[in-house]
Amino acid sequence: MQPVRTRIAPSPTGEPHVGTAYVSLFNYCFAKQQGGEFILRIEDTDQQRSTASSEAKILQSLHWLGIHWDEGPDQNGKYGPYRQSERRDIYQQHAQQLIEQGHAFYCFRSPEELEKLRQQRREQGLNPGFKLENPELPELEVKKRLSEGHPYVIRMKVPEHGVCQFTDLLRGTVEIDWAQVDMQVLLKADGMPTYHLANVVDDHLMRITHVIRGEEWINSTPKHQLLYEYFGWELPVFCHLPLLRNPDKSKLSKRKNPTSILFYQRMGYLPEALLNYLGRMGWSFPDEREKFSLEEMVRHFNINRISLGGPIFDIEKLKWLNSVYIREDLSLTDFTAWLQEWAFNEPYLTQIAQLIQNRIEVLSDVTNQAAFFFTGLPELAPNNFEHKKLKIEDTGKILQFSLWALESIETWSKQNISVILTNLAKVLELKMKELMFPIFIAISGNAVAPPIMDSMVILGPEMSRARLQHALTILKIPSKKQTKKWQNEFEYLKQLLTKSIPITISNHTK
RNA sequence: GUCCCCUUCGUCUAGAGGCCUAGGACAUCGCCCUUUCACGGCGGCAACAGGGGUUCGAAUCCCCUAGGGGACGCCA
Repeated sequence: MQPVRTRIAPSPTGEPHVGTAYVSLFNYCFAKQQGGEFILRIEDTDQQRSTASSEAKILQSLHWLGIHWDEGPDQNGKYGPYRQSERRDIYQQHAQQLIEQGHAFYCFRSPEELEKLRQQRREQGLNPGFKLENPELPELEVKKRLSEGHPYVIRMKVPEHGVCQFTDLLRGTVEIDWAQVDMQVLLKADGMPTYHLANVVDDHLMRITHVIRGEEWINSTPKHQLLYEYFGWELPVFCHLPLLRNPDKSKLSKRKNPTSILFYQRMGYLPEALLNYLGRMGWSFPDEREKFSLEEMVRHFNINRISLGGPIFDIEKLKWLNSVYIREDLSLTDFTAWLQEWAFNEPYLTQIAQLIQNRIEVLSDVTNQAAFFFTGLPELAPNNFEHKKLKIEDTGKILQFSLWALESIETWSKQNISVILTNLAKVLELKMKELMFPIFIAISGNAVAPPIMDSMVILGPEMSRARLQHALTILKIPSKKQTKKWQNEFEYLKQLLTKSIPITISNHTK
């Protein structure tokens, strides 16, 4: 019997997501419960959006939570490298093999052509994914185009008729019509594999026995299973976990909720509490206890106890659980140490001291000036944002645009924040003073505070972004209509920004 | 639009045909403890989405409907 091996395969684009921690936790518990191994693999095949800083943050925050892996980019193992960008040749060879065996083909279609095909299929009431009866060019033509250096992708062939059946550990047999499955791109024009190829190849080469992942992958499982068959490999067990949800039941997203693990860290949640809370999402301890350690969860883990309804990530209950940990698990000494580490450490205090030294008369003024450095999200009401020159829509726009731009910033520095905000003022044709007002309130919650850009640097990216987002929530902005309306202006801002600082902005208004 | 998954209190969940008058936790409300607040204790409100079957018996099995979510990218 082979040893159980599971993995988490995050892509390093953006902030470390609680959903990643969630799926990691279940993979970890499943493997460890059976004396198996848990692997971390970085899926950085999207060269546009993957960043080293994001990867570092993911590793750091999972470790912070207490989830450790047996093999990974920072942990040698015999199936490495564990970063997909370093495995390019492997995927190319495998793609080539599929071509030779007639399971895949070269595709030279332009984005415009593909868009047209999608449109047609939609009009026919079909699933719009790429699918044609004869997708291949004649061999000679293919050779010609390849030798001429035309850009191409490699797509997999997929049966046109019949039904694909696969087994999900929790759901049993799932049936999907092959007609619904598109001819997935396996190798992109830049020579990098897509998720589907890289994932299957790596899971096999890394001896993954159980693929435990989010529910959003169910529909592409037929493709994965088919690839295993093409390669003649033994199938892993597939298991799809329910998706964490926002309070409105949509898939948990940073637009509606703080989703960065770093945010929860910055807010002062204890890692044990957060992990425990995630363990209560869709899973329950056999004796129904609410509080348990990772070690206890591992010992009593039974994957069949997972319930399939997507659980809402309820911050109120998380807070309660955290309070239990603070009360019951920390000695006074521990607790004091946590406080110090959290925000009463010398480096943090020094930064704040620097800002307020000239602004206070007696030491006790510190709270008037600097309390917001020690709060979570400030208490705000819509009327806090009233301003004689700014309409409510302007305020919303300022907050939303700065949030969008600030989200994509790679290095959190005063310099970069300043570039973003001055460009934003230009785009919105506002005086700097006017532009800063809503940001000031959102960040400090107060009209009296030290310089706001410096404050944002000290508060850090997670807390600053969370406060802007929080302000937008308070103001109930933006509506879908507004988001659409703002798109052009934001495109313009993007252009200005990409010229001046390193930034990776994805399409927010999609 | 096409397909897939899901459905127990507001929220997280227990429940594998009789133990269910559906249990626990968060939130909420009330009372007690208490110089305040918190903690703690006690209690209240509150759910099997609807309709058909199967069965002596259904929250539990099957079917339909409805609702929710997801997928449909050279993103993962």
